[in-house]
Amino acid sequence: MSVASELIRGNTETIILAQLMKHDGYGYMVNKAILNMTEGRFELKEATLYTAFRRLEDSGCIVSYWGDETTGARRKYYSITDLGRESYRLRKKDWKTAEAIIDKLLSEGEGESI
Amino acid sequence: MSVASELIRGNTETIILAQLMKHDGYGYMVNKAILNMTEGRFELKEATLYTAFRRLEDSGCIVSYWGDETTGARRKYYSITDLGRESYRLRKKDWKTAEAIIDKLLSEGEGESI
DNA sequence: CGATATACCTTGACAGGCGAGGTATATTGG
DNA sequence: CCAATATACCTCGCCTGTCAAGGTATATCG
Repeated sequence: MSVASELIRGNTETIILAQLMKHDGYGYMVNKAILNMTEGRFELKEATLYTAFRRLEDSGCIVSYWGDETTGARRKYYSITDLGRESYRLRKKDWKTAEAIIDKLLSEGEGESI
Repeated sequence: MSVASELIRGNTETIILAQLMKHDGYGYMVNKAILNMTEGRFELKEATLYTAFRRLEDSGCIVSYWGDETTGARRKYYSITDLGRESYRLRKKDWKTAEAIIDKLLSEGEGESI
């Protein structure tokens, strides 16, 4: 992976919620969507992915249901709740705030002319 | 603090290095500089600050020396090394990469027209 | 029939953040 | 004069999120 995952830390749930804002999805698929969106530069580790789903469900941000596949591996689908949508907006706002602050703090210290 | 610190996580050392890129500094002062730069929105917890200094020194990114104050509390100054400067550039680049990826992953899911 | 892809899950270790506690000096207000 | 506050350093132990490693099961392809 070309991204330091310790820098993604804390955004895992927000990233998952962003995917579920589009439409319901199951774990494996959500991760592949992330991989595609980042052109192969990032994907969640399975353990991270599933523990994040667990936390999101425990906190009421998502609900799950088993797919009715008649063939292939079973799939557990997740659907974002109203609480999840609200949480997503807050988390995204928090991210924007943190991003601006880090950018500011790293904006000096090199390369500045005048 | 108006910033979710779990989102800053992983950037602590980089933020400290950014301060030391400007000039030598001691812990308390570095933290106040961060507080000022963010207009009071963010500062490191003391335990976080000092453990980060410890790690940076252990890895050779900074060196320390005691100030020669004749009054007031003693101050431990830190100076960034060449290794630290190089490390800072890499960390900053890693941050920019992670930032772009998170922004991309959170760019959809709400508010898009068309 | 073994390898690979899909798809799920758990356990235990690890690292960074931080609350809580500690030390010491100088200043300021009552 | 003494308590409170600010400066300035430090450590211990807990918490939380990440993830390597291991496990289960189904379908396909050579």
